[in-house]
Amino acid sequence: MKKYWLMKSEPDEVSVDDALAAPDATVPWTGVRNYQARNFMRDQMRMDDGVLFYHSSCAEPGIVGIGRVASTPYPDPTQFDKKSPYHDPASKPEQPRWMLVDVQVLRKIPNLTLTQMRARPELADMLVLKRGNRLSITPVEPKHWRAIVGNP
DNA sequence: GCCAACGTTGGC
DNA sequence: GCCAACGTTGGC
Repeated sequence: MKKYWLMKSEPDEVSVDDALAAPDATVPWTGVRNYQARNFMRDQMRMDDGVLFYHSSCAEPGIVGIGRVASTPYPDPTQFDKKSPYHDPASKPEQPRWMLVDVQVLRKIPNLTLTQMRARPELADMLVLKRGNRLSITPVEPKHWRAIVGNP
């Protein structure tokens, strides 16, 4: 059964336009250093799962694109890169700690801002809107996906 | 295993 | 820049 996900990216690092400009509009979801978020990518995501591309830590946080999971899980290369801010000296190549998937952007949508999301009753119980939520990757219920993306 | 201190996230 | 909320660390 296909699953759906909301994945946060800081547009200063990788915006939806950056992703669209990449080959095949596909980017590796690097830099996740939270176990719960990692586990979603490593254990639960499958090829072609739906992705809501979300901009965070910016002027207008919100959902700006629709995409899909475009790879199986593999080790995040930045954990072994000493020059990367995501370098993890405790992680060993023979037993990588951080796994990621590739995400392909399929299309942009007009920014569905956090404010607009909160204003829509049918989206009120989305995990990402829960008070204190800091997870950069959250599962999205099918009803919420349909309310945002429609039913193609 | 507890929990205080510390660090990070992310909206505002 | 502020700070609430939460995750991680490390001493005990």
